[in-house]
Amino acid sequence: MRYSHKLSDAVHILAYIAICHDGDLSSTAIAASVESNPALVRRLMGALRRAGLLATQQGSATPKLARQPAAISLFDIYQAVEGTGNLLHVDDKTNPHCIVGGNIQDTLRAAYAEVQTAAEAQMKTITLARLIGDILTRERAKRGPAAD
Amino acid sequence: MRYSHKLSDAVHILAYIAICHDGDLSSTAIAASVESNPALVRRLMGALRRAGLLATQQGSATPKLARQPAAISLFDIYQAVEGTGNLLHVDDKTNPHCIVGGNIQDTLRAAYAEVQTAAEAQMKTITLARLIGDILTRERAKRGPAAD
DNA sequence: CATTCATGTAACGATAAAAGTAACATCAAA
DNA sequence: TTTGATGTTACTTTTATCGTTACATGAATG
Repeated sequence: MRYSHKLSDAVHILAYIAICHDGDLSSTAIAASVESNPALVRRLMGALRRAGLLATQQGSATPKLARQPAAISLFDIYQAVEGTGNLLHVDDKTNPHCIVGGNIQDTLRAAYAEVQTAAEAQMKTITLARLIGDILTRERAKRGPAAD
Repeated sequence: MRYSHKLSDAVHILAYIAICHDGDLSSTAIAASVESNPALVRRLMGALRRAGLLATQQGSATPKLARQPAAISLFDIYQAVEGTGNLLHVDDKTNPHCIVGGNIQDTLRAAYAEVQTAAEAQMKTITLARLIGDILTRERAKRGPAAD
């Protein structure tokens, strides 16, 4: 399939709302920054709202973060938009009559769960505040490389 | 897209070769255990061979592990079949004229690299030997739950 | 040494998850 | 009340993965 950009786009949306809080925060304006379309932005914003990360109001282009950026981790966003989606995937169609085919699914599930836990632990250490700070730092470096 | 099962199938192939070393190790026999097809098995075996994990011989159904199972990690297999494929994917189509769209790609690449490193570190701790042992343990538990 | 069967590899079609698109109900604001 | 926003669903398009077929190359056996 196509690779999922939902996490990347969701971070983009939250960072945009935080950074451009005095500008146009309509789904159309955000979609222009993401280079996507308003429906996708609204879909992702819906997921973020249901996860308690974003406050929106139907009919009004005034989304706000529901928590401080420092209190929102990359893992929170990942869970919000990817649900229980896993990074690694077991092949659930193997021959149950074979010693290997009949047991490898559970074996891999356990192993993949360890990898997933490690990845999620790292995601929990990365806050939206850090990502926003990084974006602003990169922007400053671009605009005045010698001035800083 | 469809979720990739290459890592799962590659582990399956290596475990099958190690466990059923006295049986039929043709790509057709292995494909029956994976419930896939011989061409896919041969493709994955080719990747494992190029990565130095498997020794094969054209024309002869006699594949052998190129290293001890304890010296093959899940990460080795991951690298062999997924190449430099990443677990998380940056959206590389964002508006470069926006503060957010113009900087978030590099910001996310750095963050995702940390997550990738954490996941890979965990993969390095999981050996093929452990996976094989787990498969055999589960098989024993199935056959004689009361006897053990 | 020819037959048989194996691997190695490439090309092409099928499948399925994601993103794109369009439509419309609901709500806010002037 | 008119305009324009969000919220949501249904459908189409896209594309990475997997399945299938084909065939060149090599091993093994009589």
